[in-house]
Amino acid sequence: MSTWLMKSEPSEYSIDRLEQEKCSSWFGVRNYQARNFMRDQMQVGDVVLFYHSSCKEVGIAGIARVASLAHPDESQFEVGKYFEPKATREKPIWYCIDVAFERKLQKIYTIGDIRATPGLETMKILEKGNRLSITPVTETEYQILLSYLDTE
DNA sequence: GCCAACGTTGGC
DNA sequence: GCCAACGTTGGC
Repeated sequence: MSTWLMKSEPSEYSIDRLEQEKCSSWFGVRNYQARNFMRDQMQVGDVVLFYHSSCKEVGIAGIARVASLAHPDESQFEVGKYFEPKATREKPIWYCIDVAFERKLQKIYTIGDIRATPGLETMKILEKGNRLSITPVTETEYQILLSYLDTE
């Protein structure tokens, strides 16, 4: 089982919204590397660290689980923000997975907290210039993070 | 297939 | 709102 960090702007989609909806498709990813993670590697039951970006308190806001294998992202067929003119039903370009709410952190584990946590310096999210919206988290990083969350 | 120009991301 | 860093586009 793997762990992933998935970024979302809370003004677009927040952990609170996922808590309400319980489960949601992670549609709208328009980056090939992130798509490939979803399409080729993500498995049902994988842990998702739900990260809030571009907001007042940037950081890990909660924990979710991958709830489906990749399936075509419906928003690529619909006129609007995520429309992809080159995609067809027969040959979709973009894929997404579903994500199920697990829990909200009592307190956001901020990017500053992550930076200051021994052993988490290696997290992709901290790499300079990293803009990938989905990044793999190692088992070690996940365990270290968990140990800090539980002592909050 | 190179690479400059452009648009976007995202922390600060 | 700034701006560095990155991905994508498109002319050649």
